[in-house]
Amino acid sequence: MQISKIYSKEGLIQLTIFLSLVGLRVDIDSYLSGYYNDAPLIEINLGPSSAYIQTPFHNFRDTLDGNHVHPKCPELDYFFASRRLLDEVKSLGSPRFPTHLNAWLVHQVSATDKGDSGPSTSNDTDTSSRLESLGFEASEDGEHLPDSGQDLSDLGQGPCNTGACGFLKEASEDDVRVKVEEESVPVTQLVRSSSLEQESLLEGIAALSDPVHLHPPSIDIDQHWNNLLSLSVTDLDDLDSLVTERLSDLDTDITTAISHDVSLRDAMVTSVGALGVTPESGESRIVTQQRSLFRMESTGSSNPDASPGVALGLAALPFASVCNLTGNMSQHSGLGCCLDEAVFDQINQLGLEGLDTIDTQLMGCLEIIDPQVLKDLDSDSGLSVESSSRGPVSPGSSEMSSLSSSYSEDEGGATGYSSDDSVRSKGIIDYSTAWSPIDLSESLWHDHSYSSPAFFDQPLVTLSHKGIKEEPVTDEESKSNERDLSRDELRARTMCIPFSVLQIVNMPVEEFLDIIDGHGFSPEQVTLLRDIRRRGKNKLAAQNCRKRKLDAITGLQGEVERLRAQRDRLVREKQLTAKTMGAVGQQIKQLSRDILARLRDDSGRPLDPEQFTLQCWSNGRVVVQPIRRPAISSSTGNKTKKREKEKKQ
DNA sequence: TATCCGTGTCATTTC
DNA sequence: CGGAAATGACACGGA
Repeated sequence: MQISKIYSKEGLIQLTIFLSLVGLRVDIDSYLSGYYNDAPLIEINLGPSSAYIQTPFHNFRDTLDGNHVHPKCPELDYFFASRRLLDEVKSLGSPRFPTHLNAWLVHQVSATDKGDSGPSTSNDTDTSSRLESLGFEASEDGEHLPDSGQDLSDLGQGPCNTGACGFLKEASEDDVRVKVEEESVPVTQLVRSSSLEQESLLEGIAALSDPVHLHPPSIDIDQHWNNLLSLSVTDLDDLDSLVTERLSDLDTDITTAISHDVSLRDAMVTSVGALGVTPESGESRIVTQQRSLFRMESTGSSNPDASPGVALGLAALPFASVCNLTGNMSQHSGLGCCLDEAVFDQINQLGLEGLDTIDTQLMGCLEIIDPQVLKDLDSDSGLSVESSSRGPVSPGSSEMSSLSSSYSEDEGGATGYSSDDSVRSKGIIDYSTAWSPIDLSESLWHDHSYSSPAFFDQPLVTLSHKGIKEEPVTDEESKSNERDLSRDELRARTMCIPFSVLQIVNMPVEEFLDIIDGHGFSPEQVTLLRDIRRRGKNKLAAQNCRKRKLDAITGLQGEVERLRAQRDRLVREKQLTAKTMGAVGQQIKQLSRDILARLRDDSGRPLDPEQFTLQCWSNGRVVVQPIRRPAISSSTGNKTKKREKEKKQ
């Protein structure tokens, strides 16, 4: 019988553990007080403009971090259901018992799950003191889970399953402390657990219940980073499977992966542009990416044949490769977070440093180009050049399509053209190695966002994603990649301009003028440079303009709604005020009647309410005054009164 | 196939 | 005066 009671308690404990896991994951106060007070998701309603695409996600995170959890969140249903079950559990036993469990088990999740091997045999004689501190420590542990392994170990040493029993015994022995904890601990736990729970909303219940997920992500990150660095080139074929395998180990980094995915999405670059992928070089492409990632220096130094443009692109090529790799990683696992900093360090260091490294030899290629080719590509060479053409898919750019599709990569990872007679016959020689920085710029170019960090975007994501797959790139993919190139980028390539579009657009005007004047560009090239810069700036200006327009529309819509609500409120207040005034007037009239009825005139008769009224003065005096009738009636009335008085006298 | 929406580009004005 | 920014208008592609 005693044993059955113990098992019953154990079962209740386990059930309560589960309920505490589920039931306290939502801060009900935030639902009741936070949601209806304001609209935290306002930016989500701003429309599908690309300028806002990122904001809903972060807004969502913000709302999770704050008190604005959407009331339709399924966690809420779990909460109410679990609360009902919890009440049933409470009704089964001591009224104190489940409350205590509910209090500390909320943050005992980690320790419980970590000790998943079964009930611990340790007798924690200091569970009460641990309990008092656990409410705070555990919540902090929950917040520091990603980077603190020590805290986890501390948690593991805390009250465990049997510790709960021990605590129950001790709780029954100490009623005073029990009552204090009953009243205070659950509330504080609930509040303090909100942040952890809201994080858990993203991580999922599985992440909480799986002991594997309790490993601090930092450890996993280091481990994965080391594993990645230890990869040899021959192992790179297994990279995809490795990533897939690691994905299962990194489920706890779902949120991290998501956030990095968003951030990295901005930094994605095209593999075609940066690496010169040929349709039939799927496997070597991966090798090149890895090499460019881990052998940045050798990439540049081991290619004596590379044109000076390679030196120009040294800062860009590794970045592009890193972006490619991390972009793919971030879509599969949390590994992207390891590379995130490196990616943006590259971005920050990129700048325009390549501009200083231009070799005059690079300019030599400009003179070799057949002017007819340039004429075909940009017959106007003015502002309205090819405004009616379809860019890469237009007939005029067919040569560029074949040119782009002829990209290949050499041994050292440098990009270059494969032999393409149709191109070379036009006078375009192997200058493509000079396009590494331009590839980067191109990869940075197709973005429709409004801030410079978001320059890294768009087709490059899909291209890099395709790049990591081992399937060979088909012609259609190659063509689609070519279509992803901007027309200006293609023009710049054709004109052999050793600057990226991004560089051309973003460099200071003084530097731009210096480049135009001091690098021996032909007039056509100068015109193209100016056009590229003008179009690029105008594109950004148009994006900003549209964003402002949407902001204005949204703001006006909000203002309309606000004013409409204010008008409705004022109308209701007016009606209520009128109704109140009527009621008060009736009360005053009735009160005046009562008072006048109790007053007596000189003859001892009650005052007629029809003839007298009460006047309240500012000094607080209340005076009975006769009602002033219209002049005639009042005068006649007074006369009759006087006559009556005179008669009486 | 028509329509809507997002985007790029050009022309123009303003700063 | 030239560059940049802002904006209306138009064309184009995708859903």
